[in-house]
Amino acid sequence: MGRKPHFTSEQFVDAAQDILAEGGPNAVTISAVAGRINAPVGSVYHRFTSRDEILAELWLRIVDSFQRGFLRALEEGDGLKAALHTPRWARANPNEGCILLLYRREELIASPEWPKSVSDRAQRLARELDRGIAAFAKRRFGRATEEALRRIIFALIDIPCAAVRRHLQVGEKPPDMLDELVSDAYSSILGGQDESI
Amino acid sequence: MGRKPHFTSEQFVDAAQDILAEGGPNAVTISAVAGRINAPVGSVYHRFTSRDEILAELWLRIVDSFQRGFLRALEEGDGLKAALHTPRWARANPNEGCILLLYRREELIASPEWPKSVSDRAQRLARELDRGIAAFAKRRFGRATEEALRRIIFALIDIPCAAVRRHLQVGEKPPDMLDELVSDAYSSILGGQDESI
DNA sequence: GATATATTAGAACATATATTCTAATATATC
DNA sequence: GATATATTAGAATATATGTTCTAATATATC
Repeated sequence: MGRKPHFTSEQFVDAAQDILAEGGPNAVTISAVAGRINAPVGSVYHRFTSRDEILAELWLRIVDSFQRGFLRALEEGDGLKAALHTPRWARANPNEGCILLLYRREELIASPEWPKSVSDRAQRLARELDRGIAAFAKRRFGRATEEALRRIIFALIDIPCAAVRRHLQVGEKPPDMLDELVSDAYSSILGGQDESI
Repeated sequence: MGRKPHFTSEQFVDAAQDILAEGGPNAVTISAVAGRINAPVGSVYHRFTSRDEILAELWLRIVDSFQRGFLRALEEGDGLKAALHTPRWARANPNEGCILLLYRREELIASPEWPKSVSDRAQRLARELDRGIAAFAKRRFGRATEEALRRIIFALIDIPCAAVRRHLQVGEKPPDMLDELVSDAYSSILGGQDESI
């Protein structure tokens, strides 16, 4: 019952995503989001309770998308594949890449208060990542010491993100040659035969 | 002639720097900057024409500070020392590190129009960095192809920044063990004996 | 077709914040 | 000491933007 929707929640989040990738956090005003799809601002508040909620939704959606492929490679025990997931994903998802790699959660989202559904989802994602990395560490080094974890994060996440960031910043596609750089770095950080550290 | 100053330009920039490192770009309001040193907002505008000008000043000051040491190492031909400059500098200058590594110039500064003095200084810094890297590339590889430059930037800037970023994000001092990670990565990316690529 | 209601539609409101303006104050120069 | 002026001091203004409110509209159910 009721009128047929013209604008879905997803459409608003899509609009916010494009605006964020193009103009940064401050460009994501409610009227910009609404205007992007010719919707009235009231319709935005019909779907979301606040601007922060849109950005939280957007952030979680992107983290989820990125993390899914990353964890899959990690579960296979293929560290190099996991490291290369970042440049590959960024090439395939330039807008999402800009957002995930150029901004921090805290910059986007001010509110410390969340509907339970949102904070639950955020916690679940964080836990999944932690578990995946810890499992990989045990498989690779026999145990998950703090130093082993830092090494793994460095090789599998920090370095690949760094490779890609510079290009996303200026709006260009991360070149293929990055895969080679990431591979080289991976070998030197995690590449030795199984060893204890 | 005239009244004795209570507040210098530098004090305002210092205040802006602290606020920026603590609370991000949106926290840097004029009244926050003034309030930080118990100055009236009018005095801010007595020294600067706009908020953007304060942030530009701040940004240039930090880039200058960072770049000075980096280029010195590079001119000595010591690539590893240049790579390690980032974690060392970040440890010694945590607030500046937060700002330089966590935010982009475009996020901080909106205005496309600058007083000539500011844009000149920004251009000079960029040129100096480019030249330093190109000179290092020639010395190291015999020539400065685009790929050689990308490799050098990756090993000397991108990776060291990545190592440090994660820690600065959560407000902790970058640990000493990062130097080892950065060294390892450096060796694999630039470490071979002189070679052509 | 009448009714309830989900949704559009956009005006109205509140607030934060950059900037400007007017007045007061202290100091160097004469 | 009188004067000019750099500076403090903070109130006033303009604008942008998140949020709320009221009215109109279309559709499912009866």
